[in-house]
Amino acid sequence: MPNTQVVIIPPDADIQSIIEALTAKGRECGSNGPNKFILISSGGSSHPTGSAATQQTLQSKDEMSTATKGARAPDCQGGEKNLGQNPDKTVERAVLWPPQVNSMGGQEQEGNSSGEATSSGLDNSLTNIQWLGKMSSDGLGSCTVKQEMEKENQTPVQERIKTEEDSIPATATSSSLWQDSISERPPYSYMAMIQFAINSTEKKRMTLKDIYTWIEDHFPYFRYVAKPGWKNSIRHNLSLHDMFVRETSANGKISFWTIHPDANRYLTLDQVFKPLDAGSPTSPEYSESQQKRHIPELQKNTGGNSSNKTEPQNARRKMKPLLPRVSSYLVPIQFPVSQPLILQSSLKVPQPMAQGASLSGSEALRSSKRVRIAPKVLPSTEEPSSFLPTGPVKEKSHCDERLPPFAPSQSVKENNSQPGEALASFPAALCIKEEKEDSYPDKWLPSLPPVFSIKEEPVQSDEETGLLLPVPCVKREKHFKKKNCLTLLILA
Amino acid sequence: MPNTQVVIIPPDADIQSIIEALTAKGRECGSNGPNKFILISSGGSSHPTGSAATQQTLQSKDEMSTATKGARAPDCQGGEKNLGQNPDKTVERAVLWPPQVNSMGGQEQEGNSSGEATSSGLDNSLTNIQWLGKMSSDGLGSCTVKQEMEKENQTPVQERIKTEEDSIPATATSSSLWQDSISERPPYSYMAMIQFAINSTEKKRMTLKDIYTWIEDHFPYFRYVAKPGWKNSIRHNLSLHDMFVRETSANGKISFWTIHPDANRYLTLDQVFKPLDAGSPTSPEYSESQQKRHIPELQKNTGGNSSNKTEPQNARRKMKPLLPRVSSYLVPIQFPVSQPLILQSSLKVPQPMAQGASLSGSEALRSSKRVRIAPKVLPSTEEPSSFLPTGPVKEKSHCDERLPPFAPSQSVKENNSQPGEALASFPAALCIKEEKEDSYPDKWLPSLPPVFSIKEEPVQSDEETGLLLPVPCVKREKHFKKKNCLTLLILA
DNA sequence: TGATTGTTTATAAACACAGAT
DNA sequence: GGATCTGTGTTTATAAACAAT
Ligand SMILES: [Mg+2]
Ligand SMILES: [Mg+2]
Repeated sequence: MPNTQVVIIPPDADIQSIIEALTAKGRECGSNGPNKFILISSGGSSHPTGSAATQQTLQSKDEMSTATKGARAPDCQGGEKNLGQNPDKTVERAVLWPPQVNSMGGQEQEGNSSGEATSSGLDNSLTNIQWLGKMSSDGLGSCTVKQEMEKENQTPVQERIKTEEDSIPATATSSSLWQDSISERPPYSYMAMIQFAINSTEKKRMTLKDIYTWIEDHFPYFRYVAKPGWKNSIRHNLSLHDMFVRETSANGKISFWTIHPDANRYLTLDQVFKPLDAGSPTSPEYSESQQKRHIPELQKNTGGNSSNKTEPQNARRKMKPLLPRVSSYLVPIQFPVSQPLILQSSLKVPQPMAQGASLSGSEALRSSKRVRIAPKVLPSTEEPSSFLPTGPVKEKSHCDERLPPFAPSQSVKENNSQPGEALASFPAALCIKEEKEDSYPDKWLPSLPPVFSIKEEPVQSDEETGLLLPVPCVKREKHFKKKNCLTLLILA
Repeated sequence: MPNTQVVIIPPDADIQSIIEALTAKGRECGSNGPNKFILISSGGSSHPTGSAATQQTLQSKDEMSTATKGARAPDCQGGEKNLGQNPDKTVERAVLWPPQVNSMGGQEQEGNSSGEATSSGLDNSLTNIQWLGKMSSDGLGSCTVKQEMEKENQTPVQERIKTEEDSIPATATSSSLWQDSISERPPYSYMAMIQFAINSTEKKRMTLKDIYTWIEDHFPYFRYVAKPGWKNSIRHNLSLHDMFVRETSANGKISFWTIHPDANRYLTLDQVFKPLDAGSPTSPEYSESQQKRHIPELQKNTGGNSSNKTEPQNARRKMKPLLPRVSSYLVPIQFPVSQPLILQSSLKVPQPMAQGASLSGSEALRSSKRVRIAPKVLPSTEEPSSFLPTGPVKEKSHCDERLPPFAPSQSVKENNSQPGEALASFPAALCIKEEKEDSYPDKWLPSLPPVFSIKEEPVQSDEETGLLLPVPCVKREKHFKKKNCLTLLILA
């Protein structure tokens, strides 16, 4: 179906605004844009109805066969006990209208291929794309949605309509908001999203296919606009990072990806949202220190510096500038599962809080359609340890290296912007430490809280007759590379 | 100087063959090729003479300033004590004519920026580009040499003459041999080359700049034809791999890159050469099992498979197919420094031993000008451990995890080609083990032999008043990710 | 045989940071 | 002394080549 676009809307969406948005989009995209729209009302009962079915009409045969075969096929409750303590099973999987914020309370229940139960605790309450509210509104371009699937890494030079960074600097009309949910790439790294996915399940493990599906469900950008290579990147991240450990069911038939307990902060998508009641001065706007990140093209042409003959200006860059590094909303806070409910996770999401808020207009337009690189270590910091008074300290600091077992710790990328900004938004921010490669705590946060303990081997696995083995044989002595980042310790 | 190419020749090169080669090249490249040649005679005294000076004329101003400032500037013996036990200081730094094999015996003495002494032991005797003899002769394309320097990662879309993989399948004339030394990318990964570089020094440490220089000296491909981004890749590898540890001199002024002792196999360039006297049946040709690696383009168009609509055939790939994985010449054998001279390192190099020897002609042409990806783990296998009878074993194997401290061990990429091939070439190959993530020996090969011990702190450092600190504070308990590879243990 | 999954290498890029200019 | 540039270091993203299943 060429020129067709699927728009998923929440049931309570204002129909008038939808019409207006579609009209505006029509003007914006011109004759090249889609002229047929499939409107899907999200919400409702479990997932394989409506939206899922219609989504498949948009997927290529390639992708469809995959989906039908595995993850997205039938209701997939097969053998699932659903150990979740919350009986309320209001499922809301579909993409919400961007400005909307679902009112929480519902648990998510993915129809995953392996029949694994998703965690129904409080670390899993943020189901949908609320992160969009914090995205910049510079999402011009990117008119339509993925329409053909290439062979994964097959150089999708096709007529992927995603307008490239060629003829973009148009007028950033306000109409682009409605489609941000699919056109806007989420500000999280693959590593972060994988953690979100895995930690959304009860047993903190997930098959590759389910990771794909979870990410597509929560970040429709990947389902609709990203190039198929994003799955390659997922696999690459799983293999590359030590924190992701593959375990195999006893019969060796299913591979689950887990997060090494020493590295797992139990990051979940909703944790990246700061509660508004924290009374922090850090809400929407960003300081100039974060805007100083310069667009490389501008920077290069500034001084007539030497040795840059013939300025290859045709360079088609693909990367967007990084998001502001330490902006607190990018910092998922880990609340140890052992002390839940410290703050109701992600109730009121700070509304617009556009990422490029204080960027100059030209800059915002400039960086429009490159692939954003998610901020550095931010969510996963595989080995935070020890800590240190305040501010970015340069050399190693004489600090004890053993943390109180489950003190909520948070890693923040170090930069020279007000450390107080990030700190102020949390109950009791204690120390920041630049964790270079010093402080080699052999086992950081030695073991995991019994709650949600990952390797509860005695607990008979529901669908697979339990008894998982880490693909090799996890000796549980893994050491994780320390990253250059600040660790923000919240002790209260 | 457009249309100019530097050709470095050994002093004993046959002038007649040079003329013929240049003439043949002229025919091969046509009017697009270089029409001016700078012939540089290599060899001779220490390095900043002749070749180095002329090399600079080829470098851009940008690069020149750098070079002049640091590494390649004056003789740079500043403060160097030259602790090498071998008084013979015959320096041979320049590139040799490809088929030539220097007759060993000379030690290399880099004019490195930090004034570090290069190792003059036997693990450093292979100075130049003897690896070329084992490269495939499919190096068509790549007519000329780097002529302008971009800003490192500045998308060198310039008129870098390196003929791309567009109009290549010409006749693989035999004339390309003469320039292989610079046009042919070495078959080693960046990780391997970095190890070669670092291990070529006496103290097993090297500054970044010296690593650049060492690689350029020994693999002129990087000096002359590689895109400037190769230095980015070097830095990327240094950071990425845990085995590379940065240490800082006491005053904090100089950063040295070292190899973590638990991971260092003391690989050197000459070790990748198998002595011919080992009486192995593995010499030049490869079994068909290694040729089965298919060219992707061919593979894609074979079966009229489904779901591949609109075949984006314009895909400009940049990667060459991998080299044969376990071909023994790619497997640098580590000979523990404590038992040197087990075999005279790299005397007679197996001459042609073209990598693509048994490839069909069309295939060899096809894969001509993409960037070759070096075989997987091969040289560095950051944590080999335990072992196992023979052949590729699937699941974990009950094997003891502690190795005899300095038994020469070698990691080989596991594949299903005759394990005996690689084994036969070594004195007593004992066991092969697929080292998945099992067998987590806390400290594999616990400490290092006193000989060439890296952290001889009491030994007053020559130029820097010694006392190095690993940039953070190395606790020496690093664990290295085990790769999926076979460990070949040579116990004899 | 073909697709999926997993591992590893290569390359580009964004950015932090320190020292030099 | 401050702004700027450059080299170095770290991290993320993407493509690719394979291997194994
Ligand atoms: Mg992993
Ligand atoms: Mg490193």
